[in-house]
Amino acid sequence: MTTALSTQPAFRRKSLHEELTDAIREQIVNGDLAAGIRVPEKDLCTFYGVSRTPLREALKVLATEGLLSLEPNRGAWVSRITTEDLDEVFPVMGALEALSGELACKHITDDEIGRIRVLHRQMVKHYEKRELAKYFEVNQRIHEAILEAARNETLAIQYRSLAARVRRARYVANMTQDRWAQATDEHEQIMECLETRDGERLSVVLKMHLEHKLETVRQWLIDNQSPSDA
Amino acid sequence: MTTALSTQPAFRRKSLHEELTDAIREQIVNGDLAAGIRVPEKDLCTFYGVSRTPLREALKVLATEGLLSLEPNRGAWVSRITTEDLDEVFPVMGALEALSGELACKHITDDEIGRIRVLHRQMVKHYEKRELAKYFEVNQRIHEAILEAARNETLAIQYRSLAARVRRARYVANMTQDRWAQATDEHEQIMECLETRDGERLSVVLKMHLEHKLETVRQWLIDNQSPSDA
DNA sequence: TCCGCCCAAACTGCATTCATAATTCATAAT
DNA sequence: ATTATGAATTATGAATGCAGTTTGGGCGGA
Repeated sequence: MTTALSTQPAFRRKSLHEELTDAIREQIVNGDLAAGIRVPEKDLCTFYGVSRTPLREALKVLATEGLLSLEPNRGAWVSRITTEDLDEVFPVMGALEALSGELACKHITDDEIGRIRVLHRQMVKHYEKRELAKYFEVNQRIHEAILEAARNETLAIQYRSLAARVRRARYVANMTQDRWAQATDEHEQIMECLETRDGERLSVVLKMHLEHKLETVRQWLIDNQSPSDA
Repeated sequence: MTTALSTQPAFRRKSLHEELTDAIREQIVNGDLAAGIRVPEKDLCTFYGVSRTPLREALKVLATEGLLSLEPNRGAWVSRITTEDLDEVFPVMGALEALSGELACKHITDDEIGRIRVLHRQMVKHYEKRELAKYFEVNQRIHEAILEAARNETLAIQYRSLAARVRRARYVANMTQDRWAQATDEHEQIMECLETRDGERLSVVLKMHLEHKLETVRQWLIDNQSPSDA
């Protein structure tokens, strides 16, 4: 068969439940839906203007991702983050991020390193200007770029799933000056490892980086968790 | 409130979609539903005697677990395992299992070590009698016991999810005598590490153990993948 | 005032129904 | 004979309806 059209990479439009999954996930991760609150199906239905069927499918998916908890006949809650959760999730993220560093050093191209270097410089500028939100955003893009360089989609999916669960806490955790300086320094080391393609060292640095981040977030959670919402 | 009964761990009966999820997952993992085949909703509905609504919810969950792939308006397929998949999944499992070894050595009790040792002896006997199926079963229970000893439910869930995806291949991959001997020897080392609580070494051994297993499964897949089902 | 009971309202679980897209098969044209 | 076209069939996407469970409030009794 020969036509005027070459083969397209098969663009498939998302189905409704998938769009809902993404939208609600977004709402949870960025805090629109606060941790711990009940999520009645009807409310979301009217909000999105859809029926319950695709919505319920989305809820099931988000529950397996750990962002919601479902109880039979009792509905859905936005999962609450406890310090116990953090203590569980961060080590796993550490293991995955260490692996991503190792693999990234094997596969990363000079071009990719260059782009990450650009991001890194941006991030340092945001640090110097104490622009926390922008710092976080670029920070996340750097980690995402390393994840992509690892060339392992399974790893990326697993990591992102865990990251989403703790992101709510990570965002808001405003760091002390010391901690911020330390984090920026660690990122300097991350850049060095990438440029020398020292995977072994990078995995160690990333693991430690996350351990420190855990401490920051952990402290924030202890300080800010109102005693009432247990 | 004080009654004669102490609080139970919240005895909730499963809802239909959850039971379906478990049942179909089982069907996929043990090969009842072969990799690559289409899974029409109607067929499963008549098989389980349920309507499409809860079934579809189950399919969505299994898709996020990676056991099914869904295409909008085109239905569900049992995910096919490729060598590329294995090359992605095994390193991630390796990282997770290494972590589980590390954590297990920190938290494991003497009692638990004793029980794993019993399992280990059973496994060695099955090896000596060349009882592959029984060997695999006990093998899996050992790894599961280590995972439990790690005291990290998030880690366990992630690991099991990945393990389920490749289990189909792992089961059938019959090992060479050499490979089998090597695996048994590695398990001997695993026992040593647990008994001495040498988490650092255990994580290395487990990672290597999985790397070797990848080679076995990989080879099997190459040999047995009919060229037609691409 | 406090506790338990009962009933109504609200919500979830599941089945059914309608709508729409994909597939199949027969037919026609080259 | 092969390919393309179009109608019929089948499967999936989404909305609606009904049954069963949970929740919350009012009422009566201790």
